[in-house]
Amino acid sequence: MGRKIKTMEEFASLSGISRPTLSKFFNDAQSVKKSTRLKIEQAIEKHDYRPNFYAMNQNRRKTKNIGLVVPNLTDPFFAGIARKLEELIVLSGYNPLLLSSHGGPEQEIANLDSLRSIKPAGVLLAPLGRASNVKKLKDFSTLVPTVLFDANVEGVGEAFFGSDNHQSIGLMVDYLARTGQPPKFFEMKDPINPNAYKRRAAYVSTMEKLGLEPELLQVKGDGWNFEEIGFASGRQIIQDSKYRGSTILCSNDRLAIGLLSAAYESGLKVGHSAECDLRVAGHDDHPFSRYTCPSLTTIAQDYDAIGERSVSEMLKIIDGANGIAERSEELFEGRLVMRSSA
Amino acid sequence: MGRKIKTMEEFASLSGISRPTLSKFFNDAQSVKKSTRLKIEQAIEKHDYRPNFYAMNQNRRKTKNIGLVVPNLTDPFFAGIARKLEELIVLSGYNPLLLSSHGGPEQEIANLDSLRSIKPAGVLLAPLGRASNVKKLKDFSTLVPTVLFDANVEGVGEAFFGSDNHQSIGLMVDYLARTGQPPKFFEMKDPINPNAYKRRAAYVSTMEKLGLEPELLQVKGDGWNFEEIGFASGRQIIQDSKYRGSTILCSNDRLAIGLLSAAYESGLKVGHSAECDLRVAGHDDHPFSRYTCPSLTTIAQDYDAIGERSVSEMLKIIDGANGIAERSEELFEGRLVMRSSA
DNA sequence: TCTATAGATTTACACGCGTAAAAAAATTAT
DNA sequence: ATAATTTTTTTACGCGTGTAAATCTATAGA
Repeated sequence: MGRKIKTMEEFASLSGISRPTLSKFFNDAQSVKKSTRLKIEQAIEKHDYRPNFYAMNQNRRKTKNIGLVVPNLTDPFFAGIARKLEELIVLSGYNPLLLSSHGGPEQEIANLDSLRSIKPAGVLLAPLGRASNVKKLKDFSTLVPTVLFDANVEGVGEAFFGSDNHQSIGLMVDYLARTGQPPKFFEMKDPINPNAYKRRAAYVSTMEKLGLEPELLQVKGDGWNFEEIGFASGRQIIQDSKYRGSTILCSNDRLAIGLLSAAYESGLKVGHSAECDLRVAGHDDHPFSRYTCPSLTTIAQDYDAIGERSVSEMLKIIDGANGIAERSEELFEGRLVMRSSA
Repeated sequence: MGRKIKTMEEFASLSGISRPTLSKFFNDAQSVKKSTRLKIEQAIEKHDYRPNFYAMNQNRRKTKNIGLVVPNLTDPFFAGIARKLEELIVLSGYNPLLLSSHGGPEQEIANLDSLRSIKPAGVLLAPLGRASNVKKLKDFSTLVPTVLFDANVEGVGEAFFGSDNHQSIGLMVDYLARTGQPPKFFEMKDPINPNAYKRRAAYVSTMEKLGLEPELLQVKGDGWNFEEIGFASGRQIIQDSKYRGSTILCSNDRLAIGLLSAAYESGLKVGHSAECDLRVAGHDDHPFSRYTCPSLTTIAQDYDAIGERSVSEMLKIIDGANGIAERSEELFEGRLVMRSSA
């Protein structure tokens, strides 16, 4: 049926709709009358026309692109969140652009930099945390609408949505204290993730509230290879017989996965039943925590809620004449997932 | 130092370089004389100028974008490959665009569709395999230079690079047969992944070559939730006492992870030492296979080599007057990783 | 039927850069 | 120094769309 349509002009004459109206339609299908919308949609179907992406975005006030930056796609936890967010963005008629910082602050800045040249309508950013170049993040967030999720950085972005670590860790500590030895807290001494600090604080305060003595097992280790850190340090801790019979709450599931592996290697039995040498719990409900040995008792973050709230806030900011709105912030509750390890 | 430069015209007058020369530089920095290149680079540094992404790509014969489509980013294995490929693409002066098909053929086509509107210089595609819409893949690959990796689809793309399943499975079967009971092969009955079929065939032929009786444990299960399939089916198999003492080679690590979890739950001891009830091996060297209980003996795919070859071939195709080159294809050998499980 | 009005069309210009051709300048070879 | 060659500059047009303003048209309510 003839050669392919290349320009909107052509498409206009073939469809009987004027070009400015088509332009309006492609920018927002709802902005034209229903009858013409249907006519256009039929014509698109018939001629398989799509506006040129580059010409289209060149002079638009706002593009339909939304940047999505996560700290590390190799971590299935973030891969899962990213997927959820991508889906929501597409459903809103926007075009997601996924970038991973691979654990490095330079990459994080490079990502924002390359996003800037794409003039996104907004950016959803899960910052690296402590390692982030805060000044550059802040600079960026003044130039393009930015919503933070997962990890907060004070003063950056128009909003932050994440988990209520105080609630979730409190819940876990409470559960562990009720069902056996109260937990010791296993974590990295200098975590990169700001959530880790909140979890530490939440652990300490909950223990004190329960009239128990908090005990921190702080191990060395840099970078994002949490399983290895959990494994190597866990091995040493486990050697020490004074930890026999105790309960260990890990700052996140990936540390717990390493620790469980070390426990298995040492022949220690982990679990909540009486004859076990150790109880281990984690936090995040990592996709693999169901298949660890034993399966890991943990906290599931409500990242459906976090994702939905992040995207809806982003949209509000984008088309809102938001003016001088407050920086909104909301924390969502975690859910206790009882499995075999504790 | 004044307001920001918006156009290349401005930048031209401020830097003392003509606009067409600048345009040439931004398309390929090596195409201008060294002295002017340095002058331009200094001016960029000084004025922090970047050409408008959209205007730049609108009339270029070829953009500097390379699409990167993987079947499932939630699988850390693919996340790892994607990361490697992204790195190589950036190093080559190109701009990677990562998309995940989330296990679905519609999404795979949608990804290619949205890539087409970006007019990429080329696309690196790891197809879903059996589920893929082959006709549409083929149509796409005639329109834009396409290199397949990980999984092959006959007749699609200019090249394919992947693992030599015959070699790697042969290696593993040989190793297992030498060190204990020869393996049974644990797999899905109707795998989505074409590699799975090659591995099955490789298992059978290697066993026959060794004068041993192949035995396939084919389990039901759909989709990409391999751990769950391995766990659920593994549980049933393990109940059957006739498998006590046997060796099980899994078609991939994710199945093995599920199987190991099921074995642990049933109280079976997995490992290569004499007192164990079962030996289990996998394939792929999944990032987590080091931390399973016990750690998983597996095959490491050489995806550094696969990645490098894929990207270099892509570049060759892009700037090559390749003409009517043969569809190139190369398989890379896997490496045996001996851990505790077998 | 008339009128008010939302929505469509016409017209015209802008966007920022790619690219081609011819002329000029800089470099290298002779 | 001159000629040959490479590189840059000048000039000019094109790309496909966004968008503004004025004008026209369809629709609905009175």
